[in-house]
Amino acid sequence: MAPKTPQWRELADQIADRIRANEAGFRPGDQLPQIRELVAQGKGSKTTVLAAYKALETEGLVTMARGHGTRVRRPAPHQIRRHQDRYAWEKQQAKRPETERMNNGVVERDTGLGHDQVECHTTFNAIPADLALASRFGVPVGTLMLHRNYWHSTPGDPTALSLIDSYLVHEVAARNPDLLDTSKEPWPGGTQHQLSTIGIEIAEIGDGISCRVATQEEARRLGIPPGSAVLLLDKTSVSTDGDVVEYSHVVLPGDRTSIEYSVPLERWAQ
Amino acid sequence: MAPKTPQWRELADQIADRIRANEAGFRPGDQLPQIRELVAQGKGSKTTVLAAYKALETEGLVTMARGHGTRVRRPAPHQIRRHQDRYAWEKQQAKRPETERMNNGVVERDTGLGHDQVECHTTFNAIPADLALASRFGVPVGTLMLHRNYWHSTPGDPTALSLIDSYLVHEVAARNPDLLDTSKEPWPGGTQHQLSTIGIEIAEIGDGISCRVATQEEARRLGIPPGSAVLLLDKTSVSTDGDVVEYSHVVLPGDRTSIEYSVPLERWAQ
DNA sequence: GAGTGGTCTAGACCACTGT
DNA sequence: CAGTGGTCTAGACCACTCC
Repeated sequence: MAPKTPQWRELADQIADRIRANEAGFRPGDQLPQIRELVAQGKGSKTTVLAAYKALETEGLVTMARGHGTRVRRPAPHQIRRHQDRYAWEKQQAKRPETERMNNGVVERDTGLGHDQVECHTTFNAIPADLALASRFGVPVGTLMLHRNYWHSTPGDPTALSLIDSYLVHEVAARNPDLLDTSKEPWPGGTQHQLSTIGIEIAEIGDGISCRVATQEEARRLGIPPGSAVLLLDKTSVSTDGDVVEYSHVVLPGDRTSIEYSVPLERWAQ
Repeated sequence: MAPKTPQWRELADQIADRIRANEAGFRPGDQLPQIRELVAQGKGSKTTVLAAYKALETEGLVTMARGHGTRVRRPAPHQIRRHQDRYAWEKQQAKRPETERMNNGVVERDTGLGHDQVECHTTFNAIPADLALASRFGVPVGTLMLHRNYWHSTPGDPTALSLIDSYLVHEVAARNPDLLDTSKEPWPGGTQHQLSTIGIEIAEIGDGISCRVATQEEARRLGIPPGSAVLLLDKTSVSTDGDVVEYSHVVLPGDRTSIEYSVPLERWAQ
């Protein structure tokens, strides 16, 4: 009846306990015994020891790098995103003068970094809407969409804070030619400001949240352990006319992100 | 000519493509070639082929079971949780007569199942509050808390829909002795009704959402692939007096859950 | 008991990091 | 080039499922 735990699991748990106990040699930044050493100590074959270390890596406790050893991971600073505040703030900012918007993007607000400490990398292209996209926007399949892929980072660090794919109906975006111009990025003031230049006001934003394990590519770009989890955010902006005018798909590092909402409830009748 | 992508990745991608293309022999429920067979075909050693299959399992494309083979997974029905509606509905239900509450729990509402098709398993115990719990509730560390662990399932299927740990201040819960009585579970009407019996009305619920890879235990109990992702929901209920009166930690299967919110925005001044 | 995945070993060789 | 993780092999043996 006792579920037999494999040797690699036992070794991983044993090391995990010592890390959690903050034992000497098992503190953040410390290098753990190398694989060959544990093999020599009879903890198992190379495959077994490696499996244990891999498990700890996926669980976010250690980092592994060729030539650099296996080290205890420094806990990543946790980022809390309060979307209700965030979206309302972004809407207010959109109507502020450019000088104010310049130094206060939503990314700067999230991270507490200055304007010059955030880099934005963007790629634009135009694609026809597939079924999923078309039904989201309520347009015919094949409608030309403006697809913008972007991510933010701090200078000198290739780690992305999030990976974003944003979609607009191309014809709508084209009302302001600057929206199609990559060289104009980063656009001070965010998407809500951009839309305001073509007379669109956002009345409501719908958030859908799910998760899955990161692809190797995502793990590399977000600087998270291979095989760890990412949060997926589907954000749909609806205009005051009731049209879906923007849709973003955001990939967030699971180990350092949480999203918060507050749900007020109506009082019971007295 | 060492390939940049490992052999096991290449094999996994190759099979994944054939599954996504819905090729014959790669449809949901179909048994994939067994490991020994692929080894014989020269796709690699057993370790290599197993690694490829394991990757596909983690990615949710296949299931593996000893003696049963590796099979293409049937896509799990996706469950969308709209918490703003859900919490408001639950609050309304709390004031309805018992006969109505009996057959309409929030779980039945989510799943569309009848009252008799949902089983609830509960464990109660009393524990002293640790620092995290105490600061959440604004009580001194060591305050006695009622801890209830429960999960729901359908009869004959040991798979849990979610894993829930709920906490109440013990002294508060004890005002209604039935709340401490395991034999009274399942309680028709949910937590908001339970709290209403001791004169507490919920004014606001705070949701915090994050994610990580499932533990082996969680994967087993939720019926999700080992190494896949789970959504974590931290739910905090605040009474009309402004006190935190209940806190739940919910583990949800990442491959079949998404959570949705709607954020209305104030209009710009005309 | 046949079928099939899971764990483990011992060792070769590859690929990246940092001195 | 030394250090250290990553991939791969060939094969033994274990554990679970289904007939």
